[in-house]
Amino acid sequence: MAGDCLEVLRGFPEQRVDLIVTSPPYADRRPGGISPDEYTEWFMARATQFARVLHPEGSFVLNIKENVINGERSTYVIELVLALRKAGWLWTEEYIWHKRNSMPGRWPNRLRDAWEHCYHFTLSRRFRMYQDAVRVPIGDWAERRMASLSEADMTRQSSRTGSGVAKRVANWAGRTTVLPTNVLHFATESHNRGHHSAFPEALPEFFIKLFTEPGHLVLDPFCGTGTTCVVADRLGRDSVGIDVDKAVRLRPLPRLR
Amino acid sequence: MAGDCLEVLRGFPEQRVDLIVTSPPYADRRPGGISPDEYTEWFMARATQFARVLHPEGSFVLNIKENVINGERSTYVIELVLALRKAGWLWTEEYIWHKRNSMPGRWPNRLRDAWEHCYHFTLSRRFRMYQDAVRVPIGDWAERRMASLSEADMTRQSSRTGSGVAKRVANWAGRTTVLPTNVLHFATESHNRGHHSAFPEALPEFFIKLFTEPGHLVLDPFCGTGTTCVVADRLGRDSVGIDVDKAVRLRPLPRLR
DNA sequence: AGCTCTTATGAATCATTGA
DNA sequence: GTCAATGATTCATAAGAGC
Repeated sequence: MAGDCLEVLRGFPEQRVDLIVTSPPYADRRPGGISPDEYTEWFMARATQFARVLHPEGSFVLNIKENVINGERSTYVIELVLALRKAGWLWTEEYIWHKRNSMPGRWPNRLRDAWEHCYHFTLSRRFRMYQDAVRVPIGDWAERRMASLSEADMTRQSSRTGSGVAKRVANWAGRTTVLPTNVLHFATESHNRGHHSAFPEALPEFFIKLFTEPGHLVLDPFCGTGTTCVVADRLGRDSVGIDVDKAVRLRPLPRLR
Repeated sequence: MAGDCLEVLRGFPEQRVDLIVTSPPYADRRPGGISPDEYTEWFMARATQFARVLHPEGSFVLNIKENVINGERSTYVIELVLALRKAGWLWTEEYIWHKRNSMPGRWPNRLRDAWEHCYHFTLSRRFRMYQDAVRVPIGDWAERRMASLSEADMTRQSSRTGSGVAKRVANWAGRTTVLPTNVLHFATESHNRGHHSAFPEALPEFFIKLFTEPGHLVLDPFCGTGTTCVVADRLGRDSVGIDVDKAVRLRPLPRLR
């Protein structure tokens, strides 16, 4: 749906959404952007609506990263976490998205930035979670793990503990799947032309599988080009995407009120 | 040196330390521990001494992770970041330590925890950093790419002058290493007896290489079994370790005052 | 299909230049 | 003086082309 989610969500019924997963706009001093100073206030107004439309056992996943302002990591992200908690959200967990292919570059005071936050907030301590849905086949996991760290990484930084890998392979014998950790290794997707998606499909896919079942309703209040909705649809979930520029809804939404 | 670093550091001269790298005790409600509520106050008293003994162009690396209290990630860590910044420390960067082999286990409301913060604070925007000391082997993609530099590679940066081409070729010819990112993949070391493994040697090693030169002085104010000092010694740096239980200094400290 | 090789580009950051 | 725009730096991935 097109518009500011602050307004659009007012027309939504309570407790109807099972999962909110989104990557909001970053703070930005430029005209048209939200300044770091007013970011928390801006976000919390919308978070009030998020809390209203979210099911009591639902989850809210916030993908964000503090950018550098005047040589420092800005603090509006952690200030937002404190504000959300003060407003009653439970800061249940923090997942790390490790971006395997991060932007290159060299600066005198920092290395390449290769990760982003994925904060997990809930409204109650008893929330829905389907861990078995994100199990990874052992072979696949091992391969992906190897690939994600790349042979280089393995040799790079584990000369001392090189035996670790082989030892673990031995431990895997007999098992077929394992649960992943709270560190997610996904490459950013670069669609060679046209619209860039904020995050790769694998990211919303992981959280949709982890926190919803087929038929549940997924909301992305800052959906951009609609990656979250595309993934939700593919996984058999209903979805609503809201963006000031664009509207995304792939399936007719059943009995929204 | 044995004792509380708050007391011990009072006897230290100003600006003598080139790098502080440490993993402080976590907040803990149990008797003898620092409670989450008073953690920031407890830490900041010591951070005042850190700022006093640290060289103006030195670095302070804080390895920490918020533990779960009553089902939520506790907030004392990010409150500490805000407090440090308020006290004048610059929050320059945040590195993520990805623990390749995290503790097994399964909980109903979260996946296995496999990462920790490594906050990087400085006293000035111009600080010492030796990036070339932490270079890692290049990924295998490079060989193919080296075979023939793409046209875009050569023209992308300076379509106008054309001089960029030669510069670029020179930069890449024969390159075998690249700079790492701010995500560090180290396995935890399990010293099979007694002591809980603080951090693996690779972790302080990375930051000691990145922020100091041989002969510099490294301080770990919560040194535990002294991993930081052992690594510093191996890398040719002087070091001082302080712990309430134990004293660690491997080399005689030259002209400490 | 499967493989190799080529090419574009991604929520980046800093220093410098220009308004 | 501040603030905006431009240039320089650099790595990993997937799409696409070619065989």
